[in-house]
Amino acid sequence: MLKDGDELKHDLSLTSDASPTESDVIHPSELTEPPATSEAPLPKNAFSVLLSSSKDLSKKRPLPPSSSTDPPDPTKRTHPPNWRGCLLPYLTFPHIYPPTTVLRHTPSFVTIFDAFPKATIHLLLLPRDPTVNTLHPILALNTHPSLLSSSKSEVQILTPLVQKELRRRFGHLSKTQIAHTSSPDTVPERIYPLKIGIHAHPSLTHLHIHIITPDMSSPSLKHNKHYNSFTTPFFIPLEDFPMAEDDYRRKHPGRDEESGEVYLKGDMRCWRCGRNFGNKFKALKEHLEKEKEEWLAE
Amino acid sequence: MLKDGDELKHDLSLTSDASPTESDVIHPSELTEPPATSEAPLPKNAFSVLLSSSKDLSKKRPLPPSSSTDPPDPTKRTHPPNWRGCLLPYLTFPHIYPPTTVLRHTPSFVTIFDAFPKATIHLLLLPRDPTVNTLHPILALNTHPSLLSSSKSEVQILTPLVQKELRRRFGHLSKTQIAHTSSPDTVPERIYPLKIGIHAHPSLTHLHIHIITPDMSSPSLKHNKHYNSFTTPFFIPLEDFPMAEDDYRRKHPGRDEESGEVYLKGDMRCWRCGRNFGNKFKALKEHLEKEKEEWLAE
DNA sequence: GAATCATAAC
DNA sequence: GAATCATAAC
Ligand SMILES: Nc1ncnc2c1ncn2[C@@H]1O[C@H](COP(=O)(O)O)[C@@H](O)[C@H]1O
Ligand SMILES: Nc1ncnc2c1ncn2[C@@H]1O[C@H](COP(=O)(O)O)[C@@H](O)[C@H]1O
Ligand SMILES: [Zn+2]
Ligand SMILES: [Zn+2]
Repeated sequence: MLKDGDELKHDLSLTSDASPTESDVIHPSELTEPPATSEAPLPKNAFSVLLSSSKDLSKKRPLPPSSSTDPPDPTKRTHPPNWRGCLLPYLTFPHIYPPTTVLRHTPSFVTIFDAFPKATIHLLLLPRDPTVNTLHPILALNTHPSLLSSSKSEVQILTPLVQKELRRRFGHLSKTQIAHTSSPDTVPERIYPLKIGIHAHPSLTHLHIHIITPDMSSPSLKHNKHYNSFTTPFFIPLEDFPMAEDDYRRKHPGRDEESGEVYLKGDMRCWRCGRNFGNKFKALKEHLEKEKEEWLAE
Repeated sequence: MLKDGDELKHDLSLTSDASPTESDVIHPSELTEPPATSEAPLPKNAFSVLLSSSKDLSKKRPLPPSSSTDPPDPTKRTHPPNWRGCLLPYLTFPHIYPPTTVLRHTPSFVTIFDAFPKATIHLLLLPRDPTVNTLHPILALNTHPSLLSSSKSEVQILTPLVQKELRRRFGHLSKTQIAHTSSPDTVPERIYPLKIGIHAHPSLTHLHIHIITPDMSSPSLKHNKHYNSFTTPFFIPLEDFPMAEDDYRRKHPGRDEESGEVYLKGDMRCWRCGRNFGNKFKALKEHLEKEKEEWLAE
């Protein structure tokens, strides 16, 4: 798991091999969503669709500008049976989506807000190179060093944006961040841990790297497989690539195979205190809300 | 459907045949939950558990004071297989529950907050007379005039409490209520409609009369049968009692019989605009959020 | 009634 | 992947 604050961190201006397009950057003026204890009413900035699916909150995922040539909203059930390819429109036409859907795009990457976020912040980093982005992610990241290094570089641009957004929304609840505000010279800013990695057996075709807060507290988290896909070895941190030659995960056990299914169907354990909830999903959800609150207060 | 503002309305002090116990009345000082555009953080008053199930929001339904002789929390899965009798503890020991669970109790009635509210406000009025409160509600209300009249009287106590709570939480969003605030002498206060009645075939043994706002917007509303049970003739308004001798509903068609199941399994139509959503439950939910907002703004 | 689990069809 | 529907077991 790649935590923010690692040694890879460097300045935003040094990162991109091509200038981000106009809508790539989150302007401070866009960050108008007020800090919230619970959820705030209608947010307006690029980090606004963070919690819960648009469907759950009736904050409809903004549609691309309507025109007969536009691709369909990838969220709507309008273009199955090709649902496995539903990330393709973001890769092909990133510019037509509002910043509440596409956070940032460069010639090499598109970063979107997950349409069914499984935690408070949940982004998907999509590599655009069509020669590698439909390979199995374990294979792709193990055998294409340039993909791996450019992905890690892009992550180093994204994590500070996420940190900033978390501090803006929740910093006032954080003991550390409050101490920092009082004594900026002696107390460093809070650094929130992030989980960054892939699923051992993704359902969607196009390579996507999850960037997600660890709280697992979101209305779109609806069953045990959702939870376990981020909290067991089914989740493979980006920092684990390239894998050792004998890493057992190179077999990329998937949900169709015994070893992958075992993770998804196993007992659920709290990410924070380790408590085993067995298959009691509702009880876990309730517990996760409390854990989130305590975690934010750290 | 019994709407507030009907001719039965009269003063609270005239209603009860026995003085409510100490915790029966909502004291204005308890109404500390701030008016909310979305949901407010941790409310404290008797009208606090209104929206969504405790499980959904991690606002745990308060347990009765723990002691070996206390009844179990009716919400917990601790005392099946007798789940059909889960309302009994409220009837037997109303005083042990906090006012966030039991809103009010008299010798004749206990009024609770529905543990899985299907709308913004959802109360259950429970008649306590054991000689009638386990009869089928259609039979009981048709054949026991004193049960019917006392229930209607208790409703006349409860509806002003609900009106007050709705105005407190949402009045600032209401065109009518805002106009009233500006011109109290010429514009009357907003009266929110309430649905008051029973299910044609209840699942729980003890007679309960639903008092519910019409919005059907709540996390605990989870499938089409939930929705249709309040928006089709499966829902029988209290004001329809006593029924005409030839009222077809005297047959009390239930979910086990064709006629009742037909209502629950039929297409879902928006309570406000009539739009038919077929079996598209998620689309309906999204729509209901918007309708609630517009409705509150009236 | 709620909740977990499985199954089509998209 | 999401969503609708059905089914035990409480
Ligand atoms: N149309 C969509 N737009 C954006 N994200 C999506 C869409 N459909 C599914 N997702 C997300 O994509 C991820 C796919 O999961 P996985 O293939 O297991 O890595 C999940 O987190 C989904 O919530
Ligand atoms: N333990 C409980 N405490 C309070 N309300 C409950 C409990 N269990 C179920 N309910 C509610 O009781 C109602 C029973 O529905 P019905 O029998 O169809 O009228 C539903 O609205 C449930 O949400
Ligand atoms: Zn925990
Ligand atoms: Zn409507």
